[in-house]
Amino acid sequence: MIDFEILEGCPVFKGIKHGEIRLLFKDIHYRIRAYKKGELIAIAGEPALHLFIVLQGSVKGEMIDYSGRSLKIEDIEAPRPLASAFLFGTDNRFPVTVSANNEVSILLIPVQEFLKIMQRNARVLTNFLNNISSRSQFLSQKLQFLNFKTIREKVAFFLLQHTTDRLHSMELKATQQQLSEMFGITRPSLARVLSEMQREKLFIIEKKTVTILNKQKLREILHYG
Amino acid sequence: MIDFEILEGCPVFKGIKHGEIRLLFKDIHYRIRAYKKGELIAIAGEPALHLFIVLQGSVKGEMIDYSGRSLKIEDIEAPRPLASAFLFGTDNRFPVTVSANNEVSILLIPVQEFLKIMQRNARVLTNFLNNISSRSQFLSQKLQFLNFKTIREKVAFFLLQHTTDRLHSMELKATQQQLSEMFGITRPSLARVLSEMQREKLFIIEKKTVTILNKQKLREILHYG
DNA sequence: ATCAAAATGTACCAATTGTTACAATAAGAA
DNA sequence: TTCTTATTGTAACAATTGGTACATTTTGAT
Repeated sequence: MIDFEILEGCPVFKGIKHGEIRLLFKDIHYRIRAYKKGELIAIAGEPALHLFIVLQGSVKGEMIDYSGRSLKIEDIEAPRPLASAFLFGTDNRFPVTVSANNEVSILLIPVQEFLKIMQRNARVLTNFLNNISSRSQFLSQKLQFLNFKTIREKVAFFLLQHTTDRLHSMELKATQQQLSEMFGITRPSLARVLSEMQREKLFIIEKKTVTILNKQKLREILHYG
Repeated sequence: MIDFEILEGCPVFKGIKHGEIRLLFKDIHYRIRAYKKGELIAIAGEPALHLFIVLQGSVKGEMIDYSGRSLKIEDIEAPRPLASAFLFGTDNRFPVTVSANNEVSILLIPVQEFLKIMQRNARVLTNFLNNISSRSQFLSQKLQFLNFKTIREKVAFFLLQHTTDRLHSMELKATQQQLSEMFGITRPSLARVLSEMQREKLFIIEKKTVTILNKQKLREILHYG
């Protein structure tokens, strides 16, 4: 049985009371599955036949190339849908391999059933459209990011994106290892560039806090780098 | 006045007769605008308040990064929607700057009005969902491709993707210069790898025809780097 | 406080790609 | 054909990144 109050917090059901959500699920087929830490939830290339909603725990999506190297795309925490942008389309397959970060519980709704729900409730429809649009924008940004050639450019872009004109410092929530996976590079390479850029007084890293010292130079790296 | 027969060919209205499309537009506010060659249609960063459908002519989308370099150019010809994946979402702004390739006529439907149309007709809804999903998948594939580290891997992937088990040859429709741009590398680097791989008898290029000689080895490049 | 594990800094060398330049060939127009 | 331009092949060197290894620091649990 679904705990509909959890779904209130899910972007797809945002703004709908759990009582109403319960009504939407009347006569709808669905299934709930539990996964253990590390277990595979979906494999890249597999057809996406259900809407997956993470009810509990968090999952990891990564692209794995033929040589086994991975590019981590993102973590998805409860209560959020996953692979929503790949439910429809002419070739509706998972583009990423998804695995459980910890104990995970997932709600599976067949595509056709979910279509019914969207027709029943306009709010779910706009929520879902918002959700997949945001994903497109996310992928677009990711693409733009990977297009930056050098590690210096990636670092400069990352720092500028995470600070404002007023606030010149940010907290790193990821380790260098995780950052390097996001950037699609190796950890020592990232460390080397970070120390070079710090030697040039572009910024300083203390513990987990990055403080920008020369925002203008960082911008120039993207302009002429 | 809209020529509804043109819209029959638009992915968003696929499978709907023009008489029915006409009914869908009853009481719907819309606008048609003409643009001259070279004129700006939308600027990156601008909020997307309307669904844009190119009725006549073709438009060009350019992604411009901080340095002013244009990253990618996409042409959209009539009758197709543009930036459909960016209509919704929390930050619904144009990711690209769009300009007219020639004399262009564009149908502008306000977001709220288009939502009404989708609620009136389930086919438009699924068409639109398919459209955005396909776009996401396109971006995803692009990401996966850029994720291949070496030029050898990119070449191997490209060739395997364009040949079948039966047919071992393909026609190159692009010059090395264009291919290298698709791959995100320089032209001499591509040429070097192409000649190395030919020396290893993995394939041969004659004029514009590529013939695979050792498909097994190409696969191994992707498997073991 | 103490210890083990995780994370970080750094160095060395190999591999890959970029840059630049120029010759050879192919394609297209007059 | 003949000429011009675009495309391709290739070389030498520079720049960047990867791979590996190890010392140091930080973190977190006991």
